[in-house]
Amino acid sequence: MSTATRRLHRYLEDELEDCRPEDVEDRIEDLDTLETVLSADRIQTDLDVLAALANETRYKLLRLLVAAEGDLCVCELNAMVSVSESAVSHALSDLTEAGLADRHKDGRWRKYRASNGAVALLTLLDGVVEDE
Amino acid sequence: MSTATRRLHRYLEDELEDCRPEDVEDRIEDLDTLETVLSADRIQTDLDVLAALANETRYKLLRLLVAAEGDLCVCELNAMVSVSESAVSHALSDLTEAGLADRHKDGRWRKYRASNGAVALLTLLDGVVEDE
DNA sequence: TATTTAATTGAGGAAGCGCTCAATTAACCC
DNA sequence: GGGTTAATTGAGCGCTTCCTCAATTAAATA
Repeated sequence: MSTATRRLHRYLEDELEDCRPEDVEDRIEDLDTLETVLSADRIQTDLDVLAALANETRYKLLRLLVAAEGDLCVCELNAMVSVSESAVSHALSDLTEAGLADRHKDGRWRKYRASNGAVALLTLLDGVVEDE
Repeated sequence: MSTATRRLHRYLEDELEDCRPEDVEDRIEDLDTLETVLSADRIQTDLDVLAALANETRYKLLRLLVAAEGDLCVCELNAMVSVSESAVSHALSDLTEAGLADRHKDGRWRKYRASNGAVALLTLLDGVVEDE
């Protein structure tokens, strides 16, 4: 039995009013149920999206795409953030891969737009973070 | 005039139907307006929250706290993720600092709960990411 | 008061991230 | 086709992140 598990048992015996072994077992079952929220692929999906957003350059570019409510050319985006052309391109690829932006060609220019999910995400983020 | 700006001018002259200089200037003004979504402190607040969420350990712990709908002891959380006690403690501190969790003492045990903002955030994330 | 135990803190190191530079691809124009 | 330009790709490198280990703080109990 690991240190963590031993400590957990002590805690439960300590915390639960009546110290019957059944109560401890019940609580441990509750915790097992809790753990089911940690479904592996679900977590990975969320983490991918969060990781894509958690970078200043990518975040700014996505904010701009959402605010534009339509396509923006790479050259337009380039003019609005202060990193290299290459960094912008890398960032846009990452966003596209994470499903937050869509890309399409227009002659020699390339255009990006925010995906529906990205619009929803940033809009909701506005609501939540503001309220704190 | 930077390369980016020159390219942007070429793009606008190329893209706008009638190539009058005024139209180019109008579009550039539009882009300037767009740029106002990038308010510095706003971005930092969002990035802080996103960075706090974008890590497997922190994400899992917060998921558990939200699912618990109440307090969880550090020793309970410890038993549910597979990193060291120290890593859990670091993670919980980070979450607290980011405003996503609240901490309080209970004798020799320490308990954490998800903040209101965290509950809202993860709930909304569920809605958005699922729909993709 | 001395011990034990829960949790936190800080140091240190491996791994991952995000940038720039340089080379490459792709579209357009002569 | 050759040249120019927009954008992407890959290599390389510095910085940050996130973990573990060891030391420390704080509470409870003998």
